[in-house]
Amino acid sequence: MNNTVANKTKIKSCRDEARSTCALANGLDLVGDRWTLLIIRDLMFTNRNEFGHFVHSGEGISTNILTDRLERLLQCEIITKLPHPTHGKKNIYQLTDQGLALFPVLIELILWSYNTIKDTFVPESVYQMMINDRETLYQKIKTRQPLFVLDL
Amino acid sequence: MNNTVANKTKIKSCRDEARSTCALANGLDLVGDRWTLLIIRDLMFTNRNEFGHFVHSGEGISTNILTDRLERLLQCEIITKLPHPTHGKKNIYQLTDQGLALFPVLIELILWSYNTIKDTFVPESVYQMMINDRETLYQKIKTRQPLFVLDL
DNA sequence: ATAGTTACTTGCAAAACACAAGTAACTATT
DNA sequence: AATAGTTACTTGTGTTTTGCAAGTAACTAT
Repeated sequence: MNNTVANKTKIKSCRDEARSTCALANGLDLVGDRWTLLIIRDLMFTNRNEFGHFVHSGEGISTNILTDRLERLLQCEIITKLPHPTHGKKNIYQLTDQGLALFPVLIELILWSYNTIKDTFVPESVYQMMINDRETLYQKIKTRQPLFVLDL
Repeated sequence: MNNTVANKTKIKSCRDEARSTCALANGLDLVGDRWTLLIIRDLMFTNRNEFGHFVHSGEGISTNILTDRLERLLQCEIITKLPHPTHGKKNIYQLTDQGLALFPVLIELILWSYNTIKDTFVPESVYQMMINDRETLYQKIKTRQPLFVLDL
């Protein structure tokens, strides 16, 4: 048995039925689509944390898809949703520890994509830290300091 | 400019039009779906390398989807396709260097999934190497030694 | 009181997917 | 040489997901 990590603290697979017990297959059921990791990218690397921020982040996600993905991520406890301190209609989304743990996945996928696909870019400041000082980058992200403060 | 890696050696984004120049978004357009990385998992960790192997690998991919994904991966030069040495109808699929470079992405996603999602598993032998000796694991994979020889 | 913002929901067309069945080329069996 | 089986697909059909545009209720700013 390799099941050395306590199962209690883990989430359920969030699909009605998992297609297999393969860790990868289950992971892909959660984050294996074209939008989910982009939302997590915004939460991890930038100060975007509201519904409208994601809509206007430039990738062009439509609002019904965004609603669906946020709902799924909430159910799986990859993100949390808190009421905005001053604006009554808004909510603030944040990565949970399980969401923050996606850091290495994002880093590796970003690097692979950048190294492999033509005409793709990574913000210079993030790229330098990914290459030269990934540990510091991870610490910043774990303490929820956005690397990239955008005027939203 | 962070574009320090020669663009010449890179693949085109393989979509009719990329939605953005974000490396992550482009990467997700290639491998951000529920099947592609499972095919690559088989190619990387097991001796499955024929069409029929993927069909019967247990996840239940249907043949039209498999055909489509293999075609996409071929176009993007993540895999190659060679005629089978003895069986005239079969082909052998193999990861290219760009496909092999997905190793860290797969490892991190497998670990995240296993640590995060209940009742998921990773073959013991692979798990031990992922944790204790990832470098040796990577060398084995780069030299295309399957870790996991299955009776197919 | 009014206009604008925000986070959604709804409706509809298009695309992707799942499933079953079919097919042409090849291989193995007799 | 004939037949049966295998293999890698393709095709057809129904269902699900997605994309896009428009709408809406609650809230905020003027």
